[in-house]
Amino acid sequence: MDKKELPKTYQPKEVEDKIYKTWEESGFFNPDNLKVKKKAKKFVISMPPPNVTGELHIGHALALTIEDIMTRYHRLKGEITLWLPGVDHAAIATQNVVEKKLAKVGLNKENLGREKFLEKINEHIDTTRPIIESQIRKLGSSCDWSREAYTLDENLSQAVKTMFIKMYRDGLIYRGYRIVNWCPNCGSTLADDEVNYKEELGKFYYIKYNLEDAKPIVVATTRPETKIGDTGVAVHPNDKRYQDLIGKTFTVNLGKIKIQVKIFADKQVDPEFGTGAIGVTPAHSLIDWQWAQKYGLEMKKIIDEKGNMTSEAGPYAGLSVKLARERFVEDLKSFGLLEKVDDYEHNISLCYRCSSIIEPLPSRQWFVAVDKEFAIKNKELVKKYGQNKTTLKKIAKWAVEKNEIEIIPPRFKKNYLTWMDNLYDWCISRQVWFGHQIPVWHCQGCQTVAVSETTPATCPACGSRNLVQDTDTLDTWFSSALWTFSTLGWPIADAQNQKSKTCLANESRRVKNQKDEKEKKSDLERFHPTTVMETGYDILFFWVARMIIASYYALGEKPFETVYLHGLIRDIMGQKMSKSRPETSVNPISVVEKYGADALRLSLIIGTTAGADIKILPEKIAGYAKFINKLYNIGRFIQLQEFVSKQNKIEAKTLADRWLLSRFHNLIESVTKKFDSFQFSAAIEELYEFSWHELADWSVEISKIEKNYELLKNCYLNLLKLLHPFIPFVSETIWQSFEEKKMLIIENWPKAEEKLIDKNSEAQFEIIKNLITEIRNYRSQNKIDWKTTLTLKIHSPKQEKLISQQKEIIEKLAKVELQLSKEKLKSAKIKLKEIEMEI
RNA sequence: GGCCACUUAGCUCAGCUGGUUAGAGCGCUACACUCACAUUGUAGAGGCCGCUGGUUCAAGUCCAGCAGUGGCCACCA
Repeated sequence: MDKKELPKTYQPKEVEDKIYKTWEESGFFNPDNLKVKKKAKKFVISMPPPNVTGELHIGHALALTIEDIMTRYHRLKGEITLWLPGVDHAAIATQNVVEKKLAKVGLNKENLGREKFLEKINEHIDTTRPIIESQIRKLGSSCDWSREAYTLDENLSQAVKTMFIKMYRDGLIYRGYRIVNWCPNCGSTLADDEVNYKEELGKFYYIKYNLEDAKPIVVATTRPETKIGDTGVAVHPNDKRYQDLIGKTFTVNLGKIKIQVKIFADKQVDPEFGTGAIGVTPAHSLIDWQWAQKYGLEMKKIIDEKGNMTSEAGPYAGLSVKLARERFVEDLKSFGLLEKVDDYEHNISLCYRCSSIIEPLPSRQWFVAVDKEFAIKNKELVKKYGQNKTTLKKIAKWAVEKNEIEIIPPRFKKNYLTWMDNLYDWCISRQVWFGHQIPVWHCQGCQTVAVSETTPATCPACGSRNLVQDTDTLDTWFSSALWTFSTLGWPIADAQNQKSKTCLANESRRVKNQKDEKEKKSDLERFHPTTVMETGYDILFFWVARMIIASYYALGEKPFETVYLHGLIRDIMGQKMSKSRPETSVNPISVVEKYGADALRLSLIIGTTAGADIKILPEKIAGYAKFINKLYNIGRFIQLQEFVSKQNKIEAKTLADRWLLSRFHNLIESVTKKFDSFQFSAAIEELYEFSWHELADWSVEISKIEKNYELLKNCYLNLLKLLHPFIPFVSETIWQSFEEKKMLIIENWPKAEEKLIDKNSEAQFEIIKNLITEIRNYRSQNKIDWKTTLTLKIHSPKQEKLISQQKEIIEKLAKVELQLSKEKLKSAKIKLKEIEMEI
């Protein structure tokens, strides 16, 4: 028997890459290669695709670890397990990174042109994507690489087009001219939830509007320069001060420029705030724009897409917003129109990508209508939902309200629902070059808009051949919204299913020897809806909500059964880790290099719960590396023993054996329950406790006395299965060093056997443990070293039998010579329940 | 302004549907290189479970109020 002796300590660096390679080559990451029972359940996770902007951070490591734990657990349980990996093109984010990179060598996208610039982006991705993929592997992620997806893959791009056109035809996508969030720096629109707010101490300007034939009206504002674009003044209908002005239109002289304002009343105005009169700027404020619609005000665009004043701003045209403000305020002052200036704390809106100040601007953009009705085509859904018509917003609310989709932790359910309530039409067009170009063609002859998958030969309206594709691209979240099903082959698989039930999504995914029904079904049919969506709570709205909307709309079914939200990783100061402060962040890959992936995984999981933020400390990681070494050494110890029999005969011969088996089967039951209820931290803590403080501290020590190594080995090997989801590398390494033929990754999850759970033996053994601990304590307190053997007299009529049976264990583990006394002891120095001891 | 969390040992955090002396890791103290492991072993110290009331036979756990911390949403110009 050429048993390879294991080195004294575990060396993750030596084995991890090799082990990963054997897993990957085994094909077991692919559900098609798993041998499963006929009625096996499925378990599917779509990996939240990391952005191809750069390398993975510690947050990705957390997500991948949780996902891998779930995946490995379900695979061990014998389920048809698929974890589908992928990466996201991350449109604007990636474009910004590449732009910054180019700026360093004096290049910009304008002088490169669209095509060249996109080439540069793809070059960038050619370097980042392999790094990301290798990092995912380094963490031990057991995902099915044969199904890896990229949001710009052909099929996924097709999915985007199909979805856009479907929604357009249903009237759910429309083009509109209205106020959008504009980032002058990115040169693009942003969705409402892509705007961040920051508190800032600013000024509150009181500007006097002189009205002919009436008292002047004073308007308060934080943005005086926008008053140049005012076309109205809003007051409260009951405000006595302004009663006689309501409904009238005045020309107001603002020093160097004149404006025309209509005075109107609306209940939304707070008469207590400021002067009770609001200057209304329809072109540069959403609420003002809404008023403009309601009261028929004109819209005057005075700020352009670069953040400069337009020609409408008269003498201020061409100035930046900031400069225009300074000049305008000076002018107002010199004309005596500035009544006063107060300090004022208010929120400014910033771009979530580049932190530039957002300018609300009127612009012609594409929107998704969230409140417009459409027909539900899926009969089952109609039955469940109770109606055959709905809106995107309603169906997405319904799904979560009725627990069609479960959110863990449940408190985020409320968050989700209020967000849905506040949802407005979603602006999906971006003036970004990198991404899915909008499948819309504009006729240069008659300006007709043609929506089509490919370039139309002629304009459907005028027959012109001069058609140009819309230069805008789609919000990156539009393609992410389709992720759970676009990665499984929609819409192609879907279309093929309609035609024939015998198609296969991909020839390369065929299983050689399993030509059964699963070959006839597409991935989409087999794996959608997915089982769990595991992601950070920070993208609940950006992503999770939109996947729910998209899936119900496109497929008439939920995208996933359960949403598991993990927390955000923070540094020691409790701050969000940021790329701008690299010294505060923990690089997952250097941790893997130093301590191994298993130690990193444990430190990310232990002591954390769903939705709670995590502070990561370097000492924590080092601590768990010790546990892994400990576990490894138990295995090493077992391998160094001479076995009486070569078969794994599991036989509980002694009390200690019965205790071990009972504790172990208890553990199986408890850990399984915890896995099933997403309590991963609790599960691994229990496993840790058992491994170290029951198995290693007691069973290993007792095996040196009682020599039942077979039982020890059996429990240990089964324990490795329970530990495998958390620490795949070390468990597989040890497993294979035991010359087991089957890989641990596809072993069977142990089953708890009721008959082996023996509370009586546990209680009895507990007495022995306590007895030994008490004696050791006595030793420690009296500074008696371990070389001295003590004589111990015990008087215990009730436990006498037990103690005499366990005499050898007590004597060896406590280093005593034991004498049982029938009589009461004169000076019992140690007392336990029903036991007196004298030394 | 609305909503949601959090506050437990020096530090980082567990404690699910209320039930015996409140747990873990790290750190700390003392002792021990006992042949799997010094990435070790043995033993130990350390907690008005934020504050104040209430419900209950019983509360870290449920309810109310207060204080502090953090987050999300809205964005009153």
